[in-house]
Amino acid sequence: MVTKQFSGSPDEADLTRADSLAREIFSDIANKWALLIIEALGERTLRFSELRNEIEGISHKMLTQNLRMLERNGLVQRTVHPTVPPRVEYTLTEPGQALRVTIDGMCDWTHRYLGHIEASRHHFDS
Amino acid sequence: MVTKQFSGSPDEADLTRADSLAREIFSDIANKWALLIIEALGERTLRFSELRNEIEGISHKMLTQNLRMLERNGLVQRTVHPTVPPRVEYTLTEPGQALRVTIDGMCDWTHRYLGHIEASRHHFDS
DNA sequence: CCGTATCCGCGTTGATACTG
DNA sequence: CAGTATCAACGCGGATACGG
Repeated sequence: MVTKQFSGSPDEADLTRADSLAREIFSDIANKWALLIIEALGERTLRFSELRNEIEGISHKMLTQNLRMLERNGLVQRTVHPTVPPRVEYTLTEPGQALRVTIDGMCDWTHRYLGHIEASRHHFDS
Repeated sequence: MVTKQFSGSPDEADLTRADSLAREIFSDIANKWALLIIEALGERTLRFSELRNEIEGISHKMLTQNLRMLERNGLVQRTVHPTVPPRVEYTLTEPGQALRVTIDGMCDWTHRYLGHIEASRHHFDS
C-alpha cells in the first residue's frame, strides 16, 4: 500500500521509511508527462528532439525536468554522444521497461473504455 | 498510443477525435491523487471521511475535486444515504476496478524496485 | 542540438467559512 | 458529515535568452 504513511506494525520505523519513500517515488512517477515519456520511449531509443515531437504539447522545460527525474530514479538512461552538434539519446532501463508494461495497461484501459467514459460524461453533464 | 495527437491514416477525423479524447482522459487519470484514491478504494466501499483518513496528506478540496472527476468519468459510483448526518459512500465501478488492476501493477513495481531506485538516486546526487 | 537559468502569469491548492 | 464557495499564496509551467 502506498496510501498510508504510517502502519502500526512492528519494525514501524523501517516500514514507515519504506512507505514514505514508496509514496515519494509514486508521486514522482504518477504524473501525466512522466508517464507519457515512458510510453513514448517504449522499446526505442529516442533523441531529445524526437521525444519532443512524439509527445504532443510538452514544453522544452517539462521534458528536460521529467527526463532528469526519470534518470535520477534510474528509469531512463541518458547517453551523450560527444559530437557537434551534440546528440543525446534516451532509452528505458530494465526497471523503466517493467514500469512501461503497466503503463501500457493504462493505455489499453483508456481505449477499451473510451465509449463507457464518453457516455458517462454526457450523463453526468446533465 | 496516447502520445500522438495526429495520426495520418484514413478516417483521420474520427481517429484524431478518439486520440484527443484518449489523451484527455489520460491526463485526467494520470495524476497522483486520482490514482491514490482508486488504489485506496480497492474493492471496498468507503465514506468520504474514511477516504480522507486513508490517503495521507490529501486535502478536503482535492478529494472532492478528484472524486467528482472520477464519478464523471464513470470510475467511481457515489451513493448518498439520506440520513442525518448524511452518509456518502464511494465504490469503484467495473471500469474503475479494471483500472485499479493496472495501478496495482504500478504499486507492486514501486515496491519491487525500491532498492534500485534509492541506489540510483544516491548515485545521481553525486 | 541540448541544456540551464530567469522571469512572470496563471492555475492549482490549502485554509476558512458557510449551507444542507 | 459532506459539499460548495471564496480568497490568498505558492508553485507549476511556458516563454525567452543565453551557454556549451
